[in-house]
Amino acid sequence: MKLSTKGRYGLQAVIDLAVHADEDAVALSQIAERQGISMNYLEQLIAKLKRAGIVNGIRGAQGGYMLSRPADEISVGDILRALEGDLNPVDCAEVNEGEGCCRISGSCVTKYVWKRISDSINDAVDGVKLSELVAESKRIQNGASATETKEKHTCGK
Amino acid sequence: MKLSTKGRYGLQAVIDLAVHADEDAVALSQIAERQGISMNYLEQLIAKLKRAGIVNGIRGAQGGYMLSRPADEISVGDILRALEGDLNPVDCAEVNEGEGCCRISGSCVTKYVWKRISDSINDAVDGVKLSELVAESKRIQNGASATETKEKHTCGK
DNA sequence: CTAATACCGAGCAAAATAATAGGAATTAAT
DNA sequence: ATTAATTCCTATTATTTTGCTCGGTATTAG
Repeated sequence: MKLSTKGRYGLQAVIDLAVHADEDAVALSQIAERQGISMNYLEQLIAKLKRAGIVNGIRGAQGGYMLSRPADEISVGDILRALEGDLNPVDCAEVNEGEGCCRISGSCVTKYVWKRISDSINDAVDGVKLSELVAESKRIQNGASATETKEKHTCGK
Repeated sequence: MKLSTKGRYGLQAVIDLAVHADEDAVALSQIAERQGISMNYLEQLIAKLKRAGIVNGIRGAQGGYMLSRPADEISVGDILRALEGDLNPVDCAEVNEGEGCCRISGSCVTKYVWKRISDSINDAVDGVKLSELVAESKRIQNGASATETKEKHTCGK
């Protein structure tokens, strides 16, 4: 019941992108370096985000990535679902709603529970907009000591 | 971000146990057969539940398992946490709360998000008591056709 | 005694995750 | 036009986790 590194790295990458949204386009190499993530791996994550229409890629020299829409129109849920797939705790929470599947054998009284968890998770992540995290991130950057720089994240694993 | 079979099978096993709570002790083999789960595997799951103090084992012939307390004093959260470990989406949601870990590098603005998800999940699962599921299960059993029996669950994977 | 059961731990195959690697296509800058 | 920087695409490999099997020991009702 853990998020994979896809979700964690990916969300951080998008935040990084959003924080540097004033620049034209941010190269993958920059994000990778700032966040301490392998660039090759990050590439695969950002590909998912691109497919989901969250970021746009700009090819060629001086290319990079940009958010495809304003940060307050992107929720954490959008990002995590793009990276991790749906956030349901089991696959039948939504699916097979009206069918004979589980109910017959009586084995899916649990369905009700899964649905509740599912709804809770989705409400939680949809309620947080990327813009909020960007604001918070900038606040921390300013308040923090001047000597701090990128630093492999020792946490979050 | 999926629950493993540990959580799904395990919860079903506990429900089965609770439904048959009138009998003295329910043998693992019976639960396994009714729920269509490998007995050897189920044994490992129930061991976790035992360690967590949710079920009691009774050894010897005619032995089996019983709930260690009434079904309305056991929440789905108790059961799932026993089986899956904590239900936090990432490991640092609670940990390292007051330490320098993430905050310094500014890489953990996300912590706020993880905490929100975490709280949502835990609230959701703690809000459902085993007794509710048992009641629902019995209701379905009665309402259903008389010919139904155990049936490998085709769903929930 | 014996059969039924819980209890314990080692091992293993398959799947998922995390990462690496190499190259092709595109484009700004010179 | 050439070059260097970059996205884009796909294959492969290593590592970890999951789901499960197996063999044995301990305990107890009948």
